[in-house]
Amino acid sequence: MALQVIKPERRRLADEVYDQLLEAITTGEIRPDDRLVQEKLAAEMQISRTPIREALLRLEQEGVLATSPRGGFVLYRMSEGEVKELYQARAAIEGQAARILAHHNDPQVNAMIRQTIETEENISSDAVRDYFEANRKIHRRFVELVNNRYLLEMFDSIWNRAVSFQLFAAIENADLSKSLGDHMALLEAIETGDKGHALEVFTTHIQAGFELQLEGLAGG
Amino acid sequence: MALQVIKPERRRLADEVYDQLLEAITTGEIRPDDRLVQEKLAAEMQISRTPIREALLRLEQEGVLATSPRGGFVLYRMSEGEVKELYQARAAIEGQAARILAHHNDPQVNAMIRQTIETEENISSDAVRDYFEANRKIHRRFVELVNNRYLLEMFDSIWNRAVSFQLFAAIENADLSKSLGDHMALLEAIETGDKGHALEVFTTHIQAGFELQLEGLAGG
DNA sequence: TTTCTGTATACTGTATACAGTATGCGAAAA
DNA sequence: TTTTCGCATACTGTATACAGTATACAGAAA
Repeated sequence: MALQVIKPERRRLADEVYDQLLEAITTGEIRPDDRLVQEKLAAEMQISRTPIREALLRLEQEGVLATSPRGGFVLYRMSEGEVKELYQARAAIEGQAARILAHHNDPQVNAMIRQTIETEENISSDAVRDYFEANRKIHRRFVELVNNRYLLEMFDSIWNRAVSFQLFAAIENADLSKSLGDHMALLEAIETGDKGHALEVFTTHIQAGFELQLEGLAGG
Repeated sequence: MALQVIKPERRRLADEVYDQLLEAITTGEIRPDDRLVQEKLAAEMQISRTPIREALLRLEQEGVLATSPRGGFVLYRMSEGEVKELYQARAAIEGQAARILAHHNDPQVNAMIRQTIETEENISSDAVRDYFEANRKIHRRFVELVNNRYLLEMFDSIWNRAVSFQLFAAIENADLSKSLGDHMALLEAIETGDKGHALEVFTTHIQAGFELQLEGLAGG
C-alpha cells in the first residue's frame, strides 16, 4: 500500500486574494485610479473582510499598493527618484547573480538560459505588457538558476513593484522590438567565466534600460 | 498663528506588536524553543488577537518566524545552505552599495562612515549580541549613505533574518575582538574611487565572515 | 456668490464569536 | 506490557460586530 502524501499546504484565503489582486494589477484590470476598498472586495469575492485586509496590507508592505487618503488602497506611484533607486537595486541583485553564474560557468545551466532567451524573445505581440512579461521571464531565469532563494525573492519583490506601470519594459516611445534581443550578450558575458566582467555587462544592460525609461518618461 | 502639524502616522497596534516582538527576539528574550501563540500574546499584551496575528504573519513572511506543526510560531531555523545563500544576498546588496559609494567618493560621506566605524568599533563588551549590533550598525551605515530606500530595505530584511541567532556576528569560538576592526579597510576601498575594487573588497570581507561562521558552526 | 460649520457617510482598526482541524492523552483492546 | 482508537483540548482561520475617525456634502452665515 503506497498512498499519496497529501501536502498540508496551508493555503489561506488571503493567499488566494493576494494572487488574484496581483494578477489583476498585472493584466491592467486594476487601473491606477481605482480605489480598492475592503468591504467592496469582500462583497465581490463573497468572503469576509479579514482575508482581504490581510492581502491588501501585504501588498502595501511590499510597495505595490498605498493607502489612499480618501480610504482604501490604490496602486503605488513611484517618483522618478524612486525609479532610479529601483534600477540600482535591480543591478545589485542581477549583478550578483551574474557574478555567481560566471563563477560556476556550468554549460548545462547556460544551455537552459539560452533556451529561455530563444523562446521568450520570439514573442509576436506588440503589447507592452507582453514585452514586460517576456523580459521578466528572461531576467528571472538567470536568477533562478543561481539557486539562491533570497536573491530570487528580492528579484520578485523588485519586479512586483514595477508591474503596475510596466516599468522595466521598453516604454511606448522606444523601439519595442529592439528592447528584447540584447539578452544573448548577457549570457555570453557569463560564459567568459569572468565574474567582474559579467557583473559589469549586467549592470550596463540595466543602466541602459533605465536611460531608455527616462527617455520614455520625458517624451511621453 | 503657527501650530504644529500633527502627523497622522497611522500607527496601528500591529506595528507596535511587530516592533516589540522583533526587539524581544533581538535581545534573546524570545528563545529558539519558545512557541508564540496568538491567544497567549494577546492576553499578555492586553489586546485582541487581530493585531497580534497581523504582526506574526508579517514576521513569518519576512522569514523571521515559522509556523510550528504543533501550532503557534517559532523562530525560523536556517539550514547551513540557507546561511550560505543569505551571505550571498548580503554580498549583492552591500557590494552594490560599495560600488555606488566608490563612484560618488564624497569626502563628506566618507567622513561620516569613518565616524561611525570609530564609534562602534570601540565597544567594551564581550556579549555576542553587542558585537552583532555594532557590526550591524557599521554595515548599515554604508548602505544608509547610498540614499537608496530599496537597498536599505533589503539590507534590513537580510539582517532581521539573522537576529535570532546572531548570524553575521563572529561566533563563540572565533576571536570576537578581531571580528570588528576590519571595517576601516572597507572604507579605504571606497576611497580609491574604483567601483570594481570596492565591490571586490566588500564581497571578500563578507565571504570571510561566512567562512568564520562555518568554522564556528563546525567547531561549536 | 463665498465661507464656515454641523452632520451623515464611508471606511477603517480592533474586538469577539464561531467553527474546523490537528495534536496529545487516556482508556480499551491485544 | 504495547498498540489502537476516541475524545478533549489547543489553536487556528474566517466571519461578524462595534466604535472611532476622516471625508464629503448640505445648509447657514457673511
